[in-house]
Amino acid sequence: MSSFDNLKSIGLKATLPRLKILTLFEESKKRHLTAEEVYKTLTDEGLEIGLATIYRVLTQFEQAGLLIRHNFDQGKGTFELTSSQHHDHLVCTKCGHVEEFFDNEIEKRQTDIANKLGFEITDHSLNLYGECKNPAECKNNK
Amino acid sequence: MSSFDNLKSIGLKATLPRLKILTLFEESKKRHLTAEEVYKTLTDEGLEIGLATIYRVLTQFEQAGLLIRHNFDQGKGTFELTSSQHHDHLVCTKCGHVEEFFDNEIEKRQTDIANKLGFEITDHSLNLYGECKNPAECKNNK
DNA sequence: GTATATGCAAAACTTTTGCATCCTT
DNA sequence: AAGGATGCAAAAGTTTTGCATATAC
Repeated sequence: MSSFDNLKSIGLKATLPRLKILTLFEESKKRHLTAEEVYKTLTDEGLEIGLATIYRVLTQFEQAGLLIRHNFDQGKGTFELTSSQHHDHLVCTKCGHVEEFFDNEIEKRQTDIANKLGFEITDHSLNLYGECKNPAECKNNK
Repeated sequence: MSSFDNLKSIGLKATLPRLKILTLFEESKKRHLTAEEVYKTLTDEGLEIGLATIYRVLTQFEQAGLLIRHNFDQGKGTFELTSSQHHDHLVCTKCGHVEEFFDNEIEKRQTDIANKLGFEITDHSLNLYGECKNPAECKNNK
């Protein structure tokens, strides 16, 4: 499905800002972006777009299930395309590089624990913070 | 060790604001507090204390290892006393109640995964979000 | 007495909102 | 043409900082 149809299917008009933002997430090497990063990238490409629009669109995309919001850092949201497969994250505190992983056993135990404690889980976030062991790769992904 | 000695041992002067803040965490029923909650609680007790001081002290306590900072919500830090035993959190999205848990198997698998992916873990955060099943308790812990 | 800590006000930073204008359908 | 979307500027919420004053040792 094209980005254009993608927008229509969630009931949003296919405007230039929305198309550009969605395409950025689909084609960027960096899968995890903050509002500020989206703004800077698009502005650098010569697109005239307001930061307020970025925030509005990111929120709409999140509500439509197109994007997921993470709170890797204090006081700053990071977004990524919702992928078919849920996953958790390793975040390098040196260079900001984000790696993804999935572990079925961890998922299962989370559910068990929530059940035992009388919670109905709607969501969860598991982030491992540390340092890439490879300094070269660390730099490249900054 | 008293709060007083506790402060001295980390090289901080035992001032009234610091003593009050530390004591609050030690004696409060609510183990997880934001800067604003600390401010409001102490102000309500009649203590004249600036919000800036709260932030400075919380940061110092965190750096000294006395408190841990969590990012349960977007854009707002939550602090708790560092306890002898590391643990993770369930957060009720309805009432804000926070429950703690520890699972050795999850911990172990996290380490394994990080090793496999070439990360050296310095920290991690696992938060399960959902709803308390008991509405009564939910309200009481608000 | 000296160094450190505090309070206040102002500023920084991220995110949201009001409103006039513009664009998609 | 009509409703929704955008851009700008102002505002809101959290956290930080500069500086004069106050406090701990």
